[in-house]
Amino acid sequence: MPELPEVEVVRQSLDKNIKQKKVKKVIIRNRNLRFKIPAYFENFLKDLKINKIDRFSKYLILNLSNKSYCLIHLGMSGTIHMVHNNQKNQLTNTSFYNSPILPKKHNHIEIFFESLKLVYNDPRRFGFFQIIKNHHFLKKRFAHMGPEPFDTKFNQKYFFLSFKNKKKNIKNFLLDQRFTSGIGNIYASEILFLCKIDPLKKVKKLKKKDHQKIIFYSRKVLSDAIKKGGSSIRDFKNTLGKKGTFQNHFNVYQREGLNCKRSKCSGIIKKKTISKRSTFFCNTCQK
DNA sequence: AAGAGGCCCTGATAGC
DNA sequence: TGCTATCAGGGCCTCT
Repeated sequence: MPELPEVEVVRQSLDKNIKQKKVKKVIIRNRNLRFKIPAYFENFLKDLKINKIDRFSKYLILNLSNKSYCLIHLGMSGTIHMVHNNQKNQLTNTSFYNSPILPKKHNHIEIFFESLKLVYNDPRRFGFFQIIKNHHFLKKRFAHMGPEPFDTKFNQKYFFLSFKNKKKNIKNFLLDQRFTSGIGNIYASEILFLCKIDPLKKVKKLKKKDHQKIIFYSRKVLSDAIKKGGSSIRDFKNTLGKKGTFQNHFNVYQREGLNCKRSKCSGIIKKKTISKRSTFFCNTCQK
């Protein structure tokens, strides 16, 4: 599900609701995620304060009061639900446990704060929670990842050097987190549509003008999506269970067979599988 | 060494 | 209705 914009929407919500709050209790319902949640996890988090919530790429980074970090990745189907409780004796109040907004299955982790709890749900279990000891290991954790599109390092010179003599197509490049991090399958298609670039185009054939368009529209698509609360394709919801609306603004994604939205283009949106991922593009204006 | 492909997992949907 | 096959937004590992 979640690419950079969806993770940012979750971050903003966490920032509003759990910043500067102390973890009162942690319950693990199911330790099996991409990485098994270690036995020490609950006790480690207990009584730590969440200083702030950062995000890098598709990762949430909880900054903890003992200088460590809790990394959260939502994988394909992870969601974080927030349940408020204004009653006293929150930790034992039953309404706290049986909220109607919570999914019935696949609730893996519950983190309790004074007046609310977070519930991590993940049917496909591709997501994970990971404790990172200190800043040094955090840097190391992300060392292999390329700059986000918003980063000033994501510039024309970087494109020129990265694309030199490379045989790969631009769609796969945008999805390669070592080149740039945060773009996923939906936004890769949307970005290339706005650039009028064929997703199968080999990167070494791209001109300077193309580089600049990709930089511009990567930033535009991601920031527009954040403003719209992300995209809800299947089941992405923010922490309040609300859906994003950027899916209503897709130009190509899941629009196979429909007319190109560009006013002067008479093209049809096509779907093609590129490296096992579905890719949508206009057969006329993307060259 | 770059690039393609497999795999982790469950659930929704399509086709018979 | 009920079976099976296919596909899904990510990322990491292996193989060539």
